[in-house]
Amino acid sequence: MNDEQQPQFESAKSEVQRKTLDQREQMNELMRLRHSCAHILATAVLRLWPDALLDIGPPTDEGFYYDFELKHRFTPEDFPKIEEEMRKITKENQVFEKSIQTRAEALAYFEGKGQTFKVQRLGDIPEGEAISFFQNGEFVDLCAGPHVMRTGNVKPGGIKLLKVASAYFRGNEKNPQLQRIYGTAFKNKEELDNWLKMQEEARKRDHRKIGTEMGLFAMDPEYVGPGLPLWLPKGTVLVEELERLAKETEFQAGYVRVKTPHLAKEKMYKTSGHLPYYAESMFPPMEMLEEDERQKRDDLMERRADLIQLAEGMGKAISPNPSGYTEEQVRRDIQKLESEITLLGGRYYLKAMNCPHHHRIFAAEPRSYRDLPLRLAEYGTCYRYEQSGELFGVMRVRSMNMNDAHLYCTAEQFADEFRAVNEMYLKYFKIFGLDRYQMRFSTHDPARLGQKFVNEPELWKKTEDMVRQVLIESGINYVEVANEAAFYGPKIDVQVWSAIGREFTIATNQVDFAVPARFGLTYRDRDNTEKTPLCIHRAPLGTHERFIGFLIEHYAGNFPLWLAPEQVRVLTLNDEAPLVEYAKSITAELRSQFVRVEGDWSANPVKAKIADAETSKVHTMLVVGQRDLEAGAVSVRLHGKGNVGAKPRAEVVADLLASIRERRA
RNA sequence: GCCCGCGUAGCUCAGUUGGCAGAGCACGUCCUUGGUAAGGACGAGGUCAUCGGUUCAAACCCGAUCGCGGGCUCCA
Repeated sequence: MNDEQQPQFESAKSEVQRKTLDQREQMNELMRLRHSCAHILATAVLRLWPDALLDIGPPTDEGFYYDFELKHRFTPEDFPKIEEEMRKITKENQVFEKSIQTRAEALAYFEGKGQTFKVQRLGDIPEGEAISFFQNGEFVDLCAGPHVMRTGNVKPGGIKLLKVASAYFRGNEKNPQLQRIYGTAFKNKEELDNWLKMQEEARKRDHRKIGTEMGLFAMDPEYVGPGLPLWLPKGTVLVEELERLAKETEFQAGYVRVKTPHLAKEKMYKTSGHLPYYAESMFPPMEMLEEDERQKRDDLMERRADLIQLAEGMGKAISPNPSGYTEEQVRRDIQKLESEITLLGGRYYLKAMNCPHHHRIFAAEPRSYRDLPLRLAEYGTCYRYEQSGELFGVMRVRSMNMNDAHLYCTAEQFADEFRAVNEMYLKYFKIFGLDRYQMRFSTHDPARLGQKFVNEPELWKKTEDMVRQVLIESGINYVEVANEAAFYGPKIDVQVWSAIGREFTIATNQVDFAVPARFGLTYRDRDNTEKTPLCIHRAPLGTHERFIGFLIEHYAGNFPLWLAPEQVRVLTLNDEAPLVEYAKSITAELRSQFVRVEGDWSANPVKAKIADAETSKVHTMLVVGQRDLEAGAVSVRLHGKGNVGAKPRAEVVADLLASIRERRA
């Protein structure tokens, strides 16, 4: 980001985030406190287990941690003992003293103590940078700070150790795993208690818990498989309501809908570039060849492997090849073999993304600039073989319905299209009452062109500039992070915060200037030349799975009327015939208007019927008795809000229909 | 995939030192006829994740596998 853009960026950002300097200062204060707590934790652990090896202990958004290696396996039973030692250290009111050491001094210190991880960390500090230490009491740590002045600034009641987990040294799965103790710290006990209460609320809202309680989805790892959710009837209502919202919104925005198969031949993913780089995250291929064809293919592949080896040898050879078989010829032969292999086909992959199928739809008919922008939308099911440890309820799954669309446009149309996509995001946020969000703009790293990112330096610059320009002009709250783009173009991930302040990455919006070319997609331009379109991938509602998981937590399962699986339940005071007739006529009327209504005219006591409807989180209960029957009225009770009194039947029906139609919050 | 923890009825969970498999909710049948969060009785429901081992005896101890959870790593 250059200097001219800086002020605009700042103002756009601060407008949405509304974070005052005072708040920033407070945050820094909290970070200092937590960082100091990490040191106090390490001090305490070393007192209790003097042979512990230390790695690092930074503050986090939620608290702090410190990584250790030692024989003793930490368990939560150790926490009271460690916490007590930590409190003792705060009472000792040790001063945090900073000192600068030479590299040699630092090295000698840690080597003398056998702190091998610290020695390695020391090696990470670039030459010429100051090597700073902080000491409190007997504990000395390699640390850039900052800290509070004294351990006494940490209030003993404001500290709590939370959990023990493991973490790889330097976050690399090839490195040894250390034991990480997580804790949190606040200015005082009251703030800590508030935070703990919040955590408790989050546990209550856990989408896995509510999903089971409300009968939204089920997991069947034994018969169906891990990460492959089954949507139960009530959950399917959510899926279909979201889909309807997307279809209506996209229709109004000029999208057209398409439908594509769940699998495709190997050639598809070779062309898209996903194979072999992402093969690991895809389900393994289905082999469709008969025995003799497979033999033929294996022979071809063997010949290809030989030629590749030969080509590599020729590439390295200094003197010319006496046989006259040039490297170029070898390369051509390899390509010939490859097309023979793909022609044989035989391998099918479940799709891990919809883009290639949509690209083939683009290619299915000749395109003119008059057809652009072409906006292809589909709620397509994708399959990704996520690592077992990554699965998480319906938030991270192996089969997912993506609210996907691909927008093919010219470079001139790009900015408008991109802006319209952003506006669609904002529209959705409003419907769901998401007032806190942030867009994360991921750009490429010029140093890794040709490896992680397609080697198109000019297109990268051009598209990134366009995206940045739109973000700034729209006044959208965003941050820019380098080196996290997709391999085919810059991307935007949308982070939203649920009603209880938890952060989720919910949507994605990506620019693709590489893959359309790989598929040879073109349109005929005004000047009668063939041009390659730009492509925008966008999924404002992400996947059904993750978005519904998020909504469950956001609403704590208390969905607005238009989304509620059971919108209305009619309850009778008794099971006498005239009353039941009246109740049935109300349900029939609502049902004919496509309201999801159920009736309960059993002889059970009305209190029990209400309790049952409340625990099922039915949005609106209509209680009818003799009084209502005579007056042509219904008594309305709202979930969680109680009785709101009797109203004329026609008025209540009209209200319900309007609330649903307008998707009121 | 890696480290640690956990798998008992549809759900939430008891189950003592290894000695007959339990409760509440939900479900079914019957009774109960009532005005805004729970009326009563009875009943059904289990290969204690799976496989193997130790033991006179295993839900309990040991091992493996599968699954789930907390993290790490990853997320086109």
